[in-house]
Amino acid sequence: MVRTPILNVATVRRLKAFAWATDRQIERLLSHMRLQYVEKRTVLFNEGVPSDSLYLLVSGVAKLSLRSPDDERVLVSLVAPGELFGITSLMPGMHRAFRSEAFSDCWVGAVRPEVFVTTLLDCPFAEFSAMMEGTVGRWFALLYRYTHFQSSSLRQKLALALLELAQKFGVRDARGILLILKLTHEDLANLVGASRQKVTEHMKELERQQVLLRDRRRLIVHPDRLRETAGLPVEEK
Amino acid sequence: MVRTPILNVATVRRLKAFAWATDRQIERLLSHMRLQYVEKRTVLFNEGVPSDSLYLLVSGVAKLSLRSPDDERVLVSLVAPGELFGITSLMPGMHRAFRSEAFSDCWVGAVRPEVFVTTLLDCPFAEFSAMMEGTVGRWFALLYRYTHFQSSSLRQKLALALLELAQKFGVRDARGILLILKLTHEDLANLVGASRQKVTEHMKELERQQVLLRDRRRLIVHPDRLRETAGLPVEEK
DNA sequence: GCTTTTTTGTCACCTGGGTGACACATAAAG
DNA sequence: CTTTATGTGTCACCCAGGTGACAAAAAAGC
Repeated sequence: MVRTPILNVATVRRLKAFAWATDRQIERLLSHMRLQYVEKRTVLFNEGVPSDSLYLLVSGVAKLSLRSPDDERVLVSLVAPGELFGITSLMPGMHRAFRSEAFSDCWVGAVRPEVFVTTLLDCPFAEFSAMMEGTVGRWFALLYRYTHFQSSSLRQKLALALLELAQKFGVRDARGILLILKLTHEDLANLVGASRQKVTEHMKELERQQVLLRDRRRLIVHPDRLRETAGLPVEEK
Repeated sequence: MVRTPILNVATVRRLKAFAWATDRQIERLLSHMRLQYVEKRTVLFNEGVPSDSLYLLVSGVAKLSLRSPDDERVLVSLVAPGELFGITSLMPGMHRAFRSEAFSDCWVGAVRPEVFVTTLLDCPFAEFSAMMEGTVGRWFALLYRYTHFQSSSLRQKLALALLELAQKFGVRDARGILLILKLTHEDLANLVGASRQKVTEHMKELERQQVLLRDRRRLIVHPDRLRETAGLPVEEK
């Protein structure tokens, strides 16, 4: 077995975590933190599961990853000592966006997000949480899209982008979801990082496959089929 | 000229903005909000400038974009009515990550972030702000990297990823910045979404160009040269 | 309505990066 | 000190997607 590290105010300061907090706050926080040893390659949480803990990496390196459509693992980020991770737990009812596993042997501290917020901020968790969702929640959706872009084909990227647009700008329609936006192929190309020409080709193709249709310059999309061509599990978020 | 929209509690509710707030809070917030008309294509703020306002899109469509190394515009996101944007203003001293401009004619409400936070959360702005930075700040760095990946070559992506790693895991060394991590080329490949073989090739190439060097299985990088090969303005964040 | 400008559709051609394969080097494990 | 496993370096070959060019179709101006 490995020697358990001592986790006190001095250690936390050295890690440069919670730099803004007072000693009293940190002490109180630490008294609620469960310290655990995580062996290399062990999964701490998986993408998609409910998130009920916030983690502080005390030592070692942690890894955030996600499974891409074609079943490859995308390494999203490596977490350094002193960093907080598992931040989805700060937003109400949000599920884990990434899998987290130990990249090397790690010591990790876990706290309930309510304790974290009320200890460091003295404001009700529910309010803080709603605020987070209303402000940075959208950023999260963006990060989600971009991480999934990694290792997707142009067709999948297009589907992913159109899904996001449908959520934001879509209204229900007899034939599917109508996007109340006049987007040129060039706009779409800039959105997915591709050339206009290839976007045109793929859009034609998607029309042919009935994934979407066009009424003059308005798009009507079929979310389920889009999700399918994006390679997403049918039914999500 | 265009008719100024009425912005009251009912309108805000219809926009589904601040769903968690009380009527009183929204009223108070609105009394501090400057409503402005922004004509299509007008730039509201540019990337890199200090961020001192938070915006609510009341009507129209706004656009977030960034300039890539090779001077193309990457369309990061389209903002729908009811969404908040310009969220960097919630983190202390943070500069705008993206340019924002009107995608169509828009009505936009602007508030000072301090007013926003103290009105809706009743907690000092400085504390909230520090908390945001400590929690979602890292996510932001990720989003930054991924948006810049769009429209970068593999070599640029590698440089970008190594820069991020250097910030997190680097210690100063006589020859540059030493990464205290044993990373395989496969890890790097997963990080930038490329094949192991090509990563090997580019790493060799970067070594040859003295952008980095290897001491056994440890990397020593030269941040300025990395920044250069990443196509970033030399000196940033 | 007609004219001008902006989009769309489709080519043919080029290139960066993916794939598989295999030798070589370096670390772990015994 | 060997053996075995895990990384690294380098091929030759292929393909998705980029580029340029241009005609047809839609919009926007007038």
